[in-house]
Amino acid sequence: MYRAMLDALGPQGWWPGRTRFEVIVGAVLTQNTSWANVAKAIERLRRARVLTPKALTALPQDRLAQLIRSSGYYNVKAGRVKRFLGFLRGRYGLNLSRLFARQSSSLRTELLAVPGIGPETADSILLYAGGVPIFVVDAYTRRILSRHGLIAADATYDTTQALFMGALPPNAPRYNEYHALLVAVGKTYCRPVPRCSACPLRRDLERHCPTTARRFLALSP
DNA sequence: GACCAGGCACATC
DNA sequence: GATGTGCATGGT
Repeated sequence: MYRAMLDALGPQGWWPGRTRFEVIVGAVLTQNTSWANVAKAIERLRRARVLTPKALTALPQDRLAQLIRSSGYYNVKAGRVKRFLGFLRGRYGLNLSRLFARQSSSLRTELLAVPGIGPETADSILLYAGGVPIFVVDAYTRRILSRHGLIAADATYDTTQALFMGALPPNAPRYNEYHALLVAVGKTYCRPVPRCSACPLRRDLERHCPTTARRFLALSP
């Protein structure tokens, strides 16, 4: 799959961030949000010259929220960025080099303990900001793998991650490119199952109208 | 106007 | 443990 995607689409050049800190902020802002909306927010932060740990720490949370408005959930996300900064200041003196000097497994545990940082955000930070060979799983990854019958439709994050990491040697550049390619393919070729307009609850076709769902999936590359 | 987007936390049963 | 819900903007 990796070779097929790379041959078809070429290298994706992820993560689209200039600094490690920018990658971390972007990882929070892109939670359940399209990157285009995040990019606008990042640009506003850059123009405001607050895209450093020290400057963002000094920025009031409501001001931060307004700057990242375009990325959606801005009050929630401003709080999450602030919680991360509180963690970074309290344990590492706002120093990212000190943060990433830690052993990666304990660092992952620490990141997951920060409210607002879940598995995907933690792993994105580790891989794309820290260069740690850990595979990032997202909605596209699961959708593509389940459509190919490689995982169950309700497979967990950890199960999906273990499938990749059990089959591939730990290689950060490869994990980086692989995940980026899955996202690129997913955006274009692996769309969500449409809602069932005939169903009064408008639930997932897969659950309520399995026959129609199978027909859709059969047409979905 | 509905749907979707590179999640996560929390309430409820 | 499973399921539902709030958070919110901007593009298609």
